[in-house]
Amino acid sequence: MDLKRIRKANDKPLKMEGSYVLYWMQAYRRFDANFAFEYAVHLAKKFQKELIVYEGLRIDYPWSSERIHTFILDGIEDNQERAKELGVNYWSFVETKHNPAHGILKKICESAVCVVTDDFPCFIIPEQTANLAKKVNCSVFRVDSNSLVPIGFYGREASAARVLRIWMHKAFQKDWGDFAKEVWTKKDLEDTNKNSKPPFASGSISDLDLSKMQFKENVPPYGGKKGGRKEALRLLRVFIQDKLNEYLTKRSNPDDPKLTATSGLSPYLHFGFISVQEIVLEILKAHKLVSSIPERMKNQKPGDRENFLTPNPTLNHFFDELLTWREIGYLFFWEKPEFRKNLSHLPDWVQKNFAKHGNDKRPFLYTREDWESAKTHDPLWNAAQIELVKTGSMHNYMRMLWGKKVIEWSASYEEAFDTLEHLNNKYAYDGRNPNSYTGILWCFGLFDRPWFPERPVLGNLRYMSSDSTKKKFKLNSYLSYVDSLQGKSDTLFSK
DNA sequence: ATCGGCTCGCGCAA
DNA sequence: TGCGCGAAGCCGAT
Repeated sequence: MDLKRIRKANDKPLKMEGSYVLYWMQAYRRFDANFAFEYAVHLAKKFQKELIVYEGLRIDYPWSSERIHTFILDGIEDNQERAKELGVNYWSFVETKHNPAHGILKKICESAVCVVTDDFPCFIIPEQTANLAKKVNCSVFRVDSNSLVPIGFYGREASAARVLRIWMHKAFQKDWGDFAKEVWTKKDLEDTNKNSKPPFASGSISDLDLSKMQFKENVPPYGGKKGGRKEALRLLRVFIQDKLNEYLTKRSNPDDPKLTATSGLSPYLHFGFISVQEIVLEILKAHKLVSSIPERMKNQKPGDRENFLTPNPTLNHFFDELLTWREIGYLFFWEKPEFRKNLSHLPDWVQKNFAKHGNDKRPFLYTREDWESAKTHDPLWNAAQIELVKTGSMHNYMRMLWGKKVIEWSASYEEAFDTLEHLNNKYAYDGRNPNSYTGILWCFGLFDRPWFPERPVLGNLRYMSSDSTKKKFKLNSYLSYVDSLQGKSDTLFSK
């Protein structure tokens, strides 16, 4: 493992009288292909201590809902099963009204030699890790399982995708193959489990009554959506077999949602049910290309997106999305997770536009309630919003249009950002992720460039309109798909 | 259907 | 110092 993957979260010593090494599974909710788990195993063996894996789920995280909760719980069930197979001493804790989470993690840490956790630059994770690192009196390590290249390798922010693409290609030329252990076996983990009992009680997941939980938001799960690692691996197989070959042509077209050739893996990556490494390697295996990479990379011009990694442009295009475009968000927030909170870190040319156009008259003005209940004048915007609310996903082309219009039709840029953050984090399965934020910020010009002509509100930021979208795509099947979602009886829009 | 021009700032070659 | 070029667009000309 590249040591750049490990960052200390405090300067406290190892507590050698402790009885176990603790892996606090916060972001990457899996055992296989997980550098943090791997590092924790390594330390446990090195110190001849027990290994404990703790995965907790509280009720009070921001935008908490039954939708997000069930998705994570599916993952915990898969992890319980996998831990049993591997003989890992895995403690999962699901908070309920009568069994509060407060103080449990700290208590677990009291007997730890050290804590290993996931290094994830978004949502509550940086803050939670820093708080724990302050409170406990042992070392806390953060380990980066975010992507193939350690994010810390880059050392500075990339101003544009084309910059990061070159750096990443160079990294692969130098160091292809820094992979986390793909599949653990029981034998690998021998002697790491002394069956210590957790200092808390946690009931069985099947006994939970989610309808009685006090979530922050009232958002039901989407029927067609299952969480967890098994489902992630199944979707990957389906994608490789049935969709990947058409990725180039059928990705951005919202014509027929059933035929859209996207992987749908984004939420599974977000919760760590599957890793980027596994996706890349499984695709390469399916195309018998695994061993060709190091030799091929030697002859690549760094930054050549078309010819990157494989001789197949469709695969290369998908890899560019999965690697360059995913990683640029993780890098953007890496040292400064707080950059996600507002618009003040956008480039100068954007700031100039906003200074000039901030007081422009908005052609329409909507309130948070209008947005949320899809009550604008624009049927296409409403459809995109309904898709998000009902299914927890939004077509990737519609997502851009959706964001651009909220900017144009809100009283201020800041209000637009807050609306988009709220809607995305509340409803989307893949919200609360670095890429969700860069996706929103792209609508505000991040990683984009100016586009003429200058218009009200947006200035010379890239402009998008529903009329153009209708000309570009046949949207009948998209609109009827969204219609069919609305037909299903539930109470989301009737308050 | 396809094309060029619209604008800015970066990396890199010179 | 200058050149080339870039996630997804738009518009008007051909």
